[in-house]
Amino acid sequence: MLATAPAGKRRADKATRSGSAETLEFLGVLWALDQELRALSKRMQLRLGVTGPQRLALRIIGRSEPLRAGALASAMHLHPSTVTGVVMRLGRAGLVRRRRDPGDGRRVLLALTARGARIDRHHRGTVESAVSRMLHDLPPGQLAAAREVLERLRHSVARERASGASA
Amino acid sequence: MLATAPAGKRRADKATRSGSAETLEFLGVLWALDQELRALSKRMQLRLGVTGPQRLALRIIGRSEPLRAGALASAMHLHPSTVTGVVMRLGRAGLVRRRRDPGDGRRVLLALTARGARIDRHHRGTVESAVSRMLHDLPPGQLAAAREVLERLRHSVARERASGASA
DNA sequence: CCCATGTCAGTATCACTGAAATAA
DNA sequence: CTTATTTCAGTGGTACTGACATGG
Repeated sequence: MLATAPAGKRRADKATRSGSAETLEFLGVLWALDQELRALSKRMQLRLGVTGPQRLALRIIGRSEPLRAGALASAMHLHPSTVTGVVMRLGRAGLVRRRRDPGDGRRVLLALTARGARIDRHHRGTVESAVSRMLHDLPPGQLAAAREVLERLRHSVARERASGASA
Repeated sequence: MLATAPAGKRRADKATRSGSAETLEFLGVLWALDQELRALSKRMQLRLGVTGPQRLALRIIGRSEPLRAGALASAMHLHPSTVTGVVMRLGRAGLVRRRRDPGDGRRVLLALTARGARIDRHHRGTVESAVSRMLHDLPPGQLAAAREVLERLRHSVARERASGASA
């Protein structure tokens, strides 16, 4: 596009880089997705008793039980203190059991209770279910592309964040 | 799919529908993206004085000034009471001006102040900038596909939320 | 009186920073 | 004493529900 006269408008150069309508629309969709995720998360809390992040925590714990609190924080890309709160709520709900590591008293080991394991297996009405359905509705061969889009987006946002730190 | 021989495992049938490793990985990336968005939003607040949602509000208001509060809520897919809070913070920061609609006293019209307009134009270090960069780094022709992935995802999450309401 | 628009009060989760407790 | 791990206290933004005030 604009191959013949690429520099037709000087300001188009700048606009294309940061202010195009495409970008703005994409931005809108991105925040809308974010909003939908939160909304579904809230509904999950009403119907399942756990939010989206909470269920993700259950899922990760269930995968490699018992799991250290720090490992969970790292897997969820969260600050340890944030995980403390999430686990506290899950513990209060009787979904996660906490015990100190016998070998290293500083550490805390997390494991699912029976009820926690049940929710781990319960997919109806979850974000995971939505993702699963979306992946199945995707034209064949598009799965890798879909994932790459999300990864690129995440990487780009992460880069923007890091660049701000130094500059 | 899986017609020839890939269906080596029977349990793959159920797993594919709701518990496959692919889905779980995708879910992880999705929440990671969500987390990055929040993190960048927080950094924006430190460097620009506005969060991600707040800047999106500025952007939308700047697009069609003056804008009713309800229209902003609708454009951002938020509850009116949520917008009240966002606009209150923007107003307190001197970025948005509020006045009652002369023609209809129930309505509130929003407009940018000079400082608000400056932030509207300032893209460095924003989510928009990250999105813009990502779109530009995308292989040509992938833009539409990228957008469709996000739309599909949003639609699927929205559908899951709605289905929960009735069932 | 009824409906629309917006705000306010109350609630909850998420997520951070910084400080403290505990154990290696 | 130093380091690692986790928790606690405090802060702030997002976003809802439900109640309310105000205006058409």
